[in-house]
Amino acid sequence: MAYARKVFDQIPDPPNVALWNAMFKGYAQNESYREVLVLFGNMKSLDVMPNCFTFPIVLKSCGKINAYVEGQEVQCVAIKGGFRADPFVGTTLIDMYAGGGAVIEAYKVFGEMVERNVVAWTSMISGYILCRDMVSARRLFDLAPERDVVLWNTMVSGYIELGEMVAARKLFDEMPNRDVMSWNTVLNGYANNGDVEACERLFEEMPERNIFSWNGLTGGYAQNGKFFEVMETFKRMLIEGNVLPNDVTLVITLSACSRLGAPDLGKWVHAYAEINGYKGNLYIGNALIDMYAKCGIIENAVDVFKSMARKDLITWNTIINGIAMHGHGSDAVNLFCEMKNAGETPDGITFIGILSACTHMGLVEDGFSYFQSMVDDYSIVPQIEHYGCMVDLFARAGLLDQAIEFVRKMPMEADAVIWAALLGACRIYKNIELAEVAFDQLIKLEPKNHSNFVMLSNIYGDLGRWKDVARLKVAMRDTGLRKLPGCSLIEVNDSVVEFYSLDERHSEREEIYRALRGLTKSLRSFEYLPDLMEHEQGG
DNA sequence: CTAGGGTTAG
Repeated sequence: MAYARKVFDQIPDPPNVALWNAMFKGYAQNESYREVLVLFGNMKSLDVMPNCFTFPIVLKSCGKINAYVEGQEVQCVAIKGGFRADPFVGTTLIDMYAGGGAVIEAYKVFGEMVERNVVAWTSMISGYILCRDMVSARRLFDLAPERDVVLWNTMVSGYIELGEMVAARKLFDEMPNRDVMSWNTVLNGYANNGDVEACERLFEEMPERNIFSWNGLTGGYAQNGKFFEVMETFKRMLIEGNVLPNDVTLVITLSACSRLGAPDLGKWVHAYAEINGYKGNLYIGNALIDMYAKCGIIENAVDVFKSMARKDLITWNTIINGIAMHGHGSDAVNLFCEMKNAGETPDGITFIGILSACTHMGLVEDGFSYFQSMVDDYSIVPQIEHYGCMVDLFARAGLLDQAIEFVRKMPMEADAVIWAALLGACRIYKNIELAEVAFDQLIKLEPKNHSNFVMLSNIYGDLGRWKDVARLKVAMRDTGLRKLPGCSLIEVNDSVVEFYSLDERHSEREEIYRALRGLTKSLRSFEYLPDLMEHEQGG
């Protein structure tokens, strides 16, 4: 745009409307909406008359930056210029007003339009949907003289946005013509409403699939915690080969790799992204940092971070939390300073990383002052996660009194995470009184969580109070609690295998257990003694 | 040179 502007400014005599319009379009495409308005002012002061192409671009720019006063002025210019009846101008005005929540103003424009085509009807209906007024939207939909596929899809997605999946499906079934986007809209609706089975069924039924369809299915799996299925669908997509993955596909797959701990597939996606022209992609960069951090390869996370020319708040938060998670507290704090120097403003998530960094370094006072700074300097209202960090900070440092004081002073009820942090600290500092308080809260909050019993039982065991250990065992049996086996995941040959203690599901279990016995034997021959301090393993 | 519909990351 800077070069375009240079050339534009060198045009002798005032440029004609078409040239001005080209400049407006350029700025709008580069999201420099304010610049569009400034330039529009310049044009008017040079007495160049706008034409019918000018107003839609300028009005859209007003809407993008919520400049409604300016928008109204532009509207006046349009009316004075004789463009009151232009359907393009009318539609953009409806979008602008409705986008700012002014449906009444939007409806006024709609009502005064001379020629209302299906696009204008769609914009007005979208406006009502935006205001969550499905009744008015439906009334107009039923009144519309013409309904094309875009209008139908708009209505269907309106129902979905308001969580009315049944109404959405009914309308979808009534559609005279459906395009890929109609199918994708409903697919995403099921995905976002947690109905993975319906999502799968619809995907299989689809007459045609594009990249959005595939991303809808994988996104649905990811949102509902089905990360194996994300990986499998990604592979299926590559094998079927009709549709190529795009940046969104790669981001979803990378986040599945993070959750499953699948660095090999993660690295493969990394290479694929670089080969296929996604090198500077911010979303992919952020997902890669998280993937490497969560898969334990923090050096690679740092390399990706350093290689990124564009960084946003999420980039900084991901690397800070990743570094803190790996116990490099002082690096996390240094990055926090760098972030501020780079002009990025921290948010609540940034502080979760910083607070946990302080916790792991045992820097109680620093942590406390960061917490204060978060409130005082950044006007961030602490969430329960932040109080949890503070309780953990005090508790791990052995300041159990201060930890419990924080719990009492919190503006909300402590959750299970907080009581579990306290209970964990009580074991280290052998504080049985507080442990029992925390335990009582925990069994109220999560009566079915076996590991709370285990934690308290371990504390009793440490103190040799075996009668209490036995009592807890009975209590656990009485509540019908059975220990859920803690499972582990390992990536083998491009897929992820889940296993737990004494698991017999794997097809090669004979060979696996033979190898395990051999390893145990050689460990013993090196006089390795297993840790017998754990009385029972937690969940 | 102009108007209406989709997915993603901490």
